Amino acid sequence: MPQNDFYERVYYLTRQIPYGRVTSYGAIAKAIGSPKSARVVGYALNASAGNIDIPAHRVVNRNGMLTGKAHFLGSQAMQAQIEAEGISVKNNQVQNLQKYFWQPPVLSLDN
DNA sequence: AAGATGACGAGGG
DNA sequence: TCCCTCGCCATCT
Repeated sequence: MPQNDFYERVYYLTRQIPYGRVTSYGAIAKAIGSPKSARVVGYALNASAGNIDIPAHRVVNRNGMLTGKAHFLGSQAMQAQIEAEGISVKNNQVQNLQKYFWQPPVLSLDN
């Protein structure tokens, strides 16, 4: 099991994203105490691909682009899921991002 | 053990 | 505004 504390934190926060909202890799990285590890957040989510308990489709990059869509089972799965939650996606990008953006809570160090 | 990778993000030209 | 480069850091090879 490669999951260490870092992965668990990423998964925990990702599960907290409300239905119909999205957040970014960087926001999650910052919330878990490693603001420079946005790339690793993506890496962790990649390792969670196929896990229906983790709404990874609600995590996009800072511009609202669906950079992770290629890692889902279907080539349009990510966009379909987001649109199904009431968010419009145009040209691989979430529209009106700031309206749907969800700011994750900062995790205590001993969580 | 050492170098390469990447679902990012910020800055420079 | 678009494009490229660089820094980042847990993992992977």
